[in-house]
Amino acid sequence: MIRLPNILNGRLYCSHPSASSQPPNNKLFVAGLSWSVDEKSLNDAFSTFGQVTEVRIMYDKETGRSRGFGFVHFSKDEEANCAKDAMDGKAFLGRPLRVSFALEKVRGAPVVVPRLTGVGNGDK
DNA sequence: CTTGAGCGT
Repeated sequence: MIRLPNILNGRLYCSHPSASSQPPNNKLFVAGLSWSVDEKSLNDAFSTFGQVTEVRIMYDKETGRSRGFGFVHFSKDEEANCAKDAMDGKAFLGRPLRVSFALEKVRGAPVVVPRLTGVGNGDK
């Protein structure tokens, strides 16, 4: 029987004010996953510590298998810090889990291209 | 029946 901590009670049992080297983002980088782990498994595992808003696992576009790492978005940064401090270093599906804060890596983000309106010689 | 550090469209 799985006993879930009453996190919805507004009281996180893992609210440890541990000083983080990096600014706690609500985005967590989860690695060390097994090649058989799916998003729903991580969602169920990380939703135990907080409100998971997004779970993305990177899969290979050639073989279709999981790359072994993914990303978990939380509703609050404190929940992410809690889940990180709780699941980091722990074993998940037979493999040691490695959780850390995700970097601000965005490739598909639409960069605002400054349109040269009236700049320079708009004539001709 | 494959591998094992990492940072995403």
